[in-house]
Amino acid sequence: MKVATFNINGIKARAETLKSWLDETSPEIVLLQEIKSTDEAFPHEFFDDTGYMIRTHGQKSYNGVAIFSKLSLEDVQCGLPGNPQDEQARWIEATVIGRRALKICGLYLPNGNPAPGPKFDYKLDWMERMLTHVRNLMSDEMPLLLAGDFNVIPQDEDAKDPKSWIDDALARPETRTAFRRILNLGFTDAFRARNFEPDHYSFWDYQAGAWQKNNGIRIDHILLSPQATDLLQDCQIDTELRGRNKPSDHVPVWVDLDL
DNA sequence: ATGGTTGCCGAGCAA
Repeated sequence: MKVATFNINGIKARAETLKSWLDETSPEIVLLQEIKSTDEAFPHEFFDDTGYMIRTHGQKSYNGVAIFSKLSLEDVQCGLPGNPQDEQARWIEATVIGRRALKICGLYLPNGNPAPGPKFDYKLDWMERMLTHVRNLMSDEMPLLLAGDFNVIPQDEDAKDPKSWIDDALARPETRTAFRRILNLGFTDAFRARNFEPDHYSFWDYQAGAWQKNNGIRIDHILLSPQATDLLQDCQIDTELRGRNKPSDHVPVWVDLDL
């Protein structure tokens, strides 16, 4: 069973791209980020013939996450717990009913730039809330998958030019420490469990010919709990999509789970 | 090199 994450950077601009990719790769589950649409404005009808159940947690113009699923979803929850004042649409979770149940969480972690500053504080606070919530989910025996745009460059080998990211909110020590604290609950970075070579990225800036120079960073991740890691067959990045017409600045990352 | 590009939506922010 394929489960993918894809920062689509605007569902209205990328609906055609998404449909083609769904048709080509047939993932059972896709977790989308940056739909940049309200729930009402999401182009549901465009995907009517694809056979996916769609659940969105949208917001006007910014952020917004969604789940596409060929399997039935239960207990869909929107919003990261821990701060009722937080209006940003960055978290959606659900239980997938396959041969066994799997808990999936789709997340769009705050960028946090410029750092230091209030946006960086929000990022670190959000990661603290995520740690608490995920710790609670872990206490369940169900296999658990966290996937999305983490806006975290875990290590220097996850960037073509690590020096240029030293002071950036995506790579600062506080960010990496907070990410490691989540990993240390017992998660496996699925991509690094299956791929050991350098130079694999999931995001290339639109500016300054970053794609042409392969000046990328790996910030879209799939983390698996121990029970989910036992099911891991493969993890790949669909790098090729970045070279197509009107691409998102991110590409999909997917796992194949024996579920 | 403090630029460069894109999406949202209709100006300027966020990335």
